[in-house]
Amino acid sequence: MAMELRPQSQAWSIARAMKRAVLIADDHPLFRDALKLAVAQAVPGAQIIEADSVHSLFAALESHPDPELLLLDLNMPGAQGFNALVQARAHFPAVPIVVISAREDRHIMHRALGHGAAAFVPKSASIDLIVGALRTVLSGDTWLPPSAAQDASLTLDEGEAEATSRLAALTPQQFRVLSMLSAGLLNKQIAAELGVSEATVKAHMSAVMQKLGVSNRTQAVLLAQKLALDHVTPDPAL
Amino acid sequence: MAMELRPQSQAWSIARAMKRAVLIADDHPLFRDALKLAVAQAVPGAQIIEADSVHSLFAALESHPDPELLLLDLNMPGAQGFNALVQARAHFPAVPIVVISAREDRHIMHRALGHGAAAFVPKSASIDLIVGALRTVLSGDTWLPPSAAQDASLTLDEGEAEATSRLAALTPQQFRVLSMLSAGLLNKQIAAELGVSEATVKAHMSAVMQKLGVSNRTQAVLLAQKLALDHVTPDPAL
DNA sequence: GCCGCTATTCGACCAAAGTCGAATACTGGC
DNA sequence: GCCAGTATTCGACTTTGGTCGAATAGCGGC
Repeated sequence: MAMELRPQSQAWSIARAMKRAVLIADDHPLFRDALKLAVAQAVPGAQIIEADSVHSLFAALESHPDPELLLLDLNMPGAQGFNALVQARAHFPAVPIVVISAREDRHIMHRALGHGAAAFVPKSASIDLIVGALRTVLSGDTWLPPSAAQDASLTLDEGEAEATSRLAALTPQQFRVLSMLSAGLLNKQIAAELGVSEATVKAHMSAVMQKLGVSNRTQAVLLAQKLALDHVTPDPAL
Repeated sequence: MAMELRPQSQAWSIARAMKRAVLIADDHPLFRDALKLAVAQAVPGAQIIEADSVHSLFAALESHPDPELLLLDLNMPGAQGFNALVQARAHFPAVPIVVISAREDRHIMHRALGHGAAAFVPKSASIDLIVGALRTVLSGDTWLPPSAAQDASLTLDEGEAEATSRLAALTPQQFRVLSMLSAGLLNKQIAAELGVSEATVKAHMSAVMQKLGVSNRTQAVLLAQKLALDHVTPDPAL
């Protein structure tokens, strides 16, 4: 594939033929701006692509399938819990993902790493801290805030790990269908939203249920809920 | 408004004349025994009634509708989250409920009190501590372990409070139907379990959905999940 | 007792969900 | 180029879900 390089996109790094992209997915414009500053420092000259919803995030990933980094807010329109993270990891395993969230509990951070995030950055973090995190991730390591020591208890509980691996098997369209189902929509409404026939939605629904190992939509939402930010954990046995 | 005062002290003293009951609901027989010791100390001569599931708990409440105290484990067969607590409070508002759980996070404790519990006792507590908690509750106060100061932030988040008041309006049978729905069962299976026709289950389901303000079973499940032990909270706005 | 209220039950009817088989299109591997 | 596998789409048919109207039973108030 021959490349015609636009002179304008000529980077100072000759070794890197194309300018690499960094995706920032956050529904808060102001916060995206702040993140852009951090990215500019950590990855000089990066092409920054923005998304403000799960939908636009995956659209961006389609057109730029191999970004250098993805900064992902856990709480965007269309996202429930670790849903988008799991899906992104499943379809773009090569992309390191830095999870951004206003939540700061250690449990959430460890679950994020358990779901394949390369780092977890609280929204309260300083620019310098974020830059440090991005650089650490770009060098191939994982990163957590100093407050949350990167201890051993990184294992997800059994039900959540199970749910994750099953959800990772969904195709993009199936994933969208499940997301809308988890919002309580009817097949008819999902069909209208996606611009396809109701029969198609039903076919996707059948595929989703089969991949999740359940037999009706109620059980499907129950399983999807296990990836919610706070999920149902059984009372630990005494 | 004009008062027809029902002299509560009188009712109380009359009731005191008979042996009062204390209900212990926990699916762990050994732990029930330990709780019995505590109850015997805090309420000498109390008649102790045991339940090992949500179903048997409400059966016991039917036959002893006015116990002096209810000790309720959050994690019994048939219970999901604060479900049983909310239902018990709604139908037997006069009964003070002491919630028992292996979970110890402050958040859970405050949510329990927010749902109308009189006290929250961690399973790790000593007998003496439990006895103290029971006595405090019997004197009309609420109680939390010393580790979780009884601070002001007792308010449930909006969605959960809404869900609670709606769930409190359900009749016992409707509550059972919703519980089984939340376990992913079909109407047909629920009907078999309850020993009624499928048409009856559908009628209950319609009533449940109307009371919850939703239009299909998927949304009903989603709403019921808000009372899960760990529930989905929106990322706090920055 | 009598009345109104609610909980529970059910059958018949219409709407939504789910299954099956199949067509089209795209992507890698040979 | 050709083939195999998969993603996406759809229509026809069966099963499940949900509404409506209605009957029965129990409970508390007057």
